[in-house]
Formats: sequence, structure tokens, C-alpha cells
Amino acid sequence: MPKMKKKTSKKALIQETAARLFRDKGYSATSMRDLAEAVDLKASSLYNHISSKEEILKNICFENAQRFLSGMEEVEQQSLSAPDQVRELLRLHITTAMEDATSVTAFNDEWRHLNEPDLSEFKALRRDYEQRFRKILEGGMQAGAFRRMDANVALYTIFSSVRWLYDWFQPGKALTAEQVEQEVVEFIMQGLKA
Amino acid sequence: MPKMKKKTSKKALIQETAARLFRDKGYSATSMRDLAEAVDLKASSLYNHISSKEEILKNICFENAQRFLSGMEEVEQQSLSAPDQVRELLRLHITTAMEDATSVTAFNDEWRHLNEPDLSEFKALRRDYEQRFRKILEGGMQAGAFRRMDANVALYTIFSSVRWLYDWFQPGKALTAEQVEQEVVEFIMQGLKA
DNA sequence: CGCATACGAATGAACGTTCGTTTGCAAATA
DNA sequence: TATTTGCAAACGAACGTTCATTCGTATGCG
Repeated sequence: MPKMKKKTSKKALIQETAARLFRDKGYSATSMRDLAEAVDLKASSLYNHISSKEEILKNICFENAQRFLSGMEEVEQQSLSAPDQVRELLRLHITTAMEDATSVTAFNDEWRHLNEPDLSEFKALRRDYEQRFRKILEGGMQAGAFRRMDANVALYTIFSSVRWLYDWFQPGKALTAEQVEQEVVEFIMQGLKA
Repeated sequence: MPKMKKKTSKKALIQETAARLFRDKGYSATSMRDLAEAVDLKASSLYNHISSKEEILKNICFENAQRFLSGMEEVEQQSLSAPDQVRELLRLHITTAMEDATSVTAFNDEWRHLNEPDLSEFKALRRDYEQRFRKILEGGMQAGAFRRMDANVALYTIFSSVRWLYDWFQPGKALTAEQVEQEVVEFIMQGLKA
């Protein structure tokens, strides 16, 4: 029974460490020897736990895509007003960016290094997410809750606006996570307001 | 007199092409052989015009840092209200992102691949720019033109909010450059408004 | 003019290094 | 004993870069 030894499996440790390295140096600039050293192994030993460098990236990308899609699912099922839906999704983006910085990096930057069957699949998931988010924004505009504006401009501005959190926010620094969340949500919601 | 034969020198062509490749695939994932092929040369021939891969990156980073710093200089010299200063700088970021996408990539992403004497120098320039931008935001808050909020949250949200333009905007598509600029400026300025 | 010289530009071959990955075997764990 | 884990060594491929050489053209000089 090779289930659990300590808290998490070594495979999980490798994945998390890789995610951090990919965020700090980028996927291409992170070598398997870098990764091995960071988890106190030799490069060859990694392959007892994972099957390729790209598999690691693939897992990171799809896990996080799934996280955002689940959040979308949840938001859609509650019957909220468009502003409340956006607020909820925005909170998801912000807290995710702060407590697991890699998600944002994967979602925004590193996915392009996927190879072809995976690349197209990931892009499809991303397109699906964007489309559902855009629907909410357009609904809010038609209901008069949001200012009339190009939905794509609003969509991508929202996505991008949380991109800095992952390399700027440090818990315990000047602002708490809750304060940052509140500030950013207010900024964006006011930008959307009719 | 080896001045001009056609429009631009081959060195300039190499730099521009490299900037495009760095934006599309990232610095590390772009090989000198990729670059050579893109300018219709062999890899070895590149070195008749440039001295290293990193020199290209260095030029891109510092040229664009200088562009933003010049814009800052200009905005500071006119005696404008804080909102008008921000509007002006925001316009600079937006138009730059649309007409020369690489600037934003360099300014936001690729600089971290610089090597050490250059890396520190670049970070210093960047810190200077951010500090002057932050001063404007804080002034606007004290003057009551902007809502009171954490200046860093405002600052980085503004920077990030234009990051999507470079891989989304295509002239001639649904929106013109002027429309995009107007929409984004309005979004951000309303988010700042008291 | 005719010819030597200099030089910018391009190249194929090769350098040393690093890349991701595979293999065979030993140690640890079950 | 059977399975998992780790490692040294090695693999071919790709990396950034150097080098000697070549070709074409422009200049200097008789």
C-alpha cells in the first residue's frame, strides 16, 4: 500500500516545488536538475515519481483550470445578481492568486509551453471559462447594473488586474490578504458600475 | 560609408524580430537558431551584428524602460492635476502596449532573465518609475480627487490592467485602438475616482 | 585604368555545456 | 522476498557561441 507516508506524497511535493520554480524562473528556464535539487534529489530520481517535465506542467495547468471552472460552476448555480457574481469570481481570482500564486501564472503565462494535444485542450477550457464570464458581464450591462462597455475589455482587464498579486503580495506585510481583497474588489467593481 | 542601404539596419531587424519571438515564446524558449531562421540567416551569422543573446534582451529592456521614464518626465513637467497625470500615463501604457507589444512584455516579464549587473540596474529604473507613479497617486488621494486606498494596490492594478492588450488587440478587429484606449482609461479612472 | 587591400556579411563545422531522459544496479522499505 | 526509491553514468539532442574561411564590394594607390 504505497498510499501515504507522511503528510503528502513525494510526487505532490515535486509538483508543488516545480510550480514554484516555474513561477519564479519560467518553465523553460527551470531545468530538471534545478527541480531535483530543490526537492533534495538527483535529476534521475525524479523519474521514479513523474514521467516527464511536461507532465508536471500539464498537471499544473489543468488542475488550476479545473479550479476556476469549478468556481464558475458554483457561481452560476447560485442565483445572484451580475455584480454579485462578478464579485464572487473576482474574490476567487484574488484569493487564489494570493494563496497559490502558481495558479495565476499557469493560467496566464506558462500554458503556452504545453505540447499539442494538451495545448488545444487547455485553450478550449480557457475559452469556455472566458465565455461564461463574458456572459455574466453582458447580462449585467443589459440589466443596467454595469456601464455599457466592450465586454472583452472588461473581461481581460479584470483577469489582468490580479496578475501582480502573485509576485507582490507577502502575507504579514503592510496589508492583510483580506484588505488586499477588499481594495481590489472595490476598485474593479467601481470601474464596472453604471 | 556603411550608413544606410535600405530602410533599417540589419541589427535593428534582428532586435525587432527577437523582441517578437521573446514575446511569443519567451526568452528562454527562443533559441538563436530560431531567431536566425526568422531573419533568414544562420545562427553564426547573427554574431556579425550582435554580440550575445543577452545583449538583445538588455537592449529591449532598457530601451523600453527609457520610453516609460521619458513619458513620466514629460507628465511631471506639465502642471496637471493628478487625475490628468494618471490619464496621460495610462494612455502611454495603453498605446505602447498596442503599437509595440514587446515593451510591456519586457517591462513586466522578460527582464528577470537579465544577468546580474544589468538585472540590478533595470530593477532600479523600474523602482524609480513606480515610485514616481505612486507619488502621483498619493497626491491625488490627498487632494481628494482619488478615493483613499492603498497606493500599491492602485499602482499595480493599473500596470497589470493593460497587460492583456499585447496578446489580444489586433488592429482592424472589432474595436479600434482609440476605442480600446478610451474604454480602458474610463474603466481605470472610474475605479480610482473618489 | 588595373590591381591590391580592407572589410562587412554569411557560412559550415565544431566547441564545451546543458538539456530531458534512460538504464542498470544498490539500498531501503514492506 | 518483492517493491519502491535513489543514484551514477550515460544517452542523443539542443543550446549559445567561436572560428576559419569565403564571397562580394568598395576603397587606396600605382
